[in-house]
This record gives sequence, C-alpha cells and structure tokens, in this order.
Amino acid sequence: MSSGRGHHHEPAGAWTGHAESALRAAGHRSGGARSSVIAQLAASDCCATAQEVHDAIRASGQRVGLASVYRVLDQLVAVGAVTRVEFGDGVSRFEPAPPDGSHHHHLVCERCGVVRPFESPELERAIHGVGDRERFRVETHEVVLHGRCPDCLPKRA
Amino acid sequence: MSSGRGHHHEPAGAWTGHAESALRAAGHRSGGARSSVIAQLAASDCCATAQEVHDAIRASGQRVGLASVYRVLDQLVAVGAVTRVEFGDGVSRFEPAPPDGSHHHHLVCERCGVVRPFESPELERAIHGVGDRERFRVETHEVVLHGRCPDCLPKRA
DNA sequence: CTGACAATGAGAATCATTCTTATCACAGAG
DNA sequence: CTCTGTGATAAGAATGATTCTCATTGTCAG
Repeated sequence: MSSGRGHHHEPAGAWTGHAESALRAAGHRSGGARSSVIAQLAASDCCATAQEVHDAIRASGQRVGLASVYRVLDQLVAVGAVTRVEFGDGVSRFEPAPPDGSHHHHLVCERCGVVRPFESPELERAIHGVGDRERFRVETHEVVLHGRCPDCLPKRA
Repeated sequence: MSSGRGHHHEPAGAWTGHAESALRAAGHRSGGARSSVIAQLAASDCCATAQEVHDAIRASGQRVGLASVYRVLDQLVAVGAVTRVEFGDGVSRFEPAPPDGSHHHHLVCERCGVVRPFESPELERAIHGVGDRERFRVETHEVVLHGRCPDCLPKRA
C-alpha cells in the first residue's frame, strides 16, 4: 500500500510543489524540517497524526524535532496546503489538501479503526444551504461519520 | 439568558428524569456527584465543558471532584443521555440529548466564539445516503460548521 | 441494620500540544 | 567571498485537558 501510485488524478509530486510554493508565498523560508514533513505527508495518501509523521521521518534516518513537525503542520494548515482532521479522540490528523480545492470527509469504523474518505455533493449542498438559511458565512466544515465498516458488520448466511 | 424557561417543547425536568433512569437501567447507583452534574447540564441549554460544569457546581456551594464530573459525563454519554461535542479546540463539550432522539449540530463563529445550534433534515438525509452508498452502518455523526456569525460579518452601508 | 460493592474526591499520572531558548543556516550587503 | 541579520530548528520544559489510583464514603439489597 505504500507504492501510492495513481488512484488520484494528480501525481503526489504536484502537491509537494504546491505546498512549498504556498509557504514561500506566505513569506516562509525553506528548511530541513519543512521538506521532511512535506515529503512524508505526500507519501501517505491518508491522514496522519503529528506523532506518526515524526516517527516516519525519524525512521527514515532524519533527525527532526517534534515541535518542528507541529510548527510546519500549522504553517501548512494556515496557507491551506494541508487539512486538519479531528476524529474526537483528542488527536489531530493532517492530510494534503488538493490545490483544486476539492475535499472529502471521513468514515471511521469504531471497531477496527479503519478510516475511509468519501465525497458527497449532496452533503456539501446541504451544508451550503444551512449557511444561507442561518446567515452564517461558513468558511470551513468538518463531518465525521462513526459506525461499522462493511468488514466489521455482523453478516449472517 | 439564564432564565432558560421554555423555548423547548419539553421541560428540563423531563430530561433529568430520563438521564437518571437511563443510568439506573445501566446498573449504576446514584450519588451526589451524579445529581449535581445532571442538574447542572439540565440548567444550561447549550453545550458546556467538563470544567464549566465543575465550576458551576462548585459555585453553587457543592464540593464535587473534577474526576467525578468526567466520570459521570462519560457514563451519561455511554447510555445516550448526553451528547459529546468537539469543536476542534481540544476540549470536549457536553449537552443533554433529548429522549426523542432528535439532535442538532453546531455553527461556531471563529471571531466571537458564539455557538449556535441548527437542524437540517436535508443534511441528515445526505448523511444517511452516504452510509448506504458506502455500505457503512453509520451510528453517530458529527457536523461542525466554522465561520462568521451575522454579528461578525463585515457589513457595509 | 448490615455487608458488598459502586461512587466519590484529591491529587498524581498521562498524553498531545505549545512554549522557550540557544543554536544554526541561508540571503543579501559590502 | 565574507559578514551579518533574520527566520528555522531541536531539545526539553511547560501547559492543559483528561484519566488513573486508592482510601474513604454512600447506596441498595436482603
């Protein structure tokens, strides 16, 4: 599963470049910790915790401070190149945000812990409608569905 | 805003009784901390943090341990009498769950911090549809919209 | 009324995250 | 090319919410 080649329409390299130029545009300089974090995020196509990113970087032999991982992730979120996701377990997860502005939400299996992304134009439409009706300018939104994945459903027969 | 009388269809007392019998049915005994927490939750018609519940109880002169507040809140969530809400700021909030199963979600203003509940059958329908399509048995779901409330929108003219 | 066992409270322990601070590396001036 | 200012970095301390521990208290069944 680590091959990560192409069930997305854009190559992972595209996001890497996007992230780095976004940071540069925001006035940040480049550095070792930054490239490591960006490379690591690009490598995992699903969301990862700061701790996981840190561990993966250390595993690849690089020495990066945990605080630097958090700082870089915050900067990436601030420039919109990364999305912060929270599943309610007290840990933030991060995933690359496609430059085209598309986004998805997550299904979390309460039994096996698997996380699966999904998209739903209908859901997005409903959320947009709520914003209009409540006269709220909705800037971001989070939707997390908890339940049982197909593998963890008690199937009979 | 503390009068709290009746823009809901059911009296606060109804929920209090519901919560206590739900706990009893789950095999829990009653105690001082429990009644304090339930009473406090019933008093505030919007979501409150464990710390806020604790402070309010102490303010009323009762001596209740913070750990007990957390424990009782967990039990209430477990029996479905309370809903846990997370806005992504690292703090859990809790609010009474109506016995009739109805529920709402929240709009959070990023500027003034005000929280407003909303309901949207369309949104619920969309979520239900996602579960069907993904063959996921959705048991709970959380939706939080972040943005600007009407008061914090830059209005001109 | 009494025993068994859950509930409680105080503080310690844990865990993710943020802060502090000394050091480091790169960009531009000279 | 070398010097110097500024942002980046690493390590560990600090913070804050939540959970755990355990001695004690209170509840409820019999």
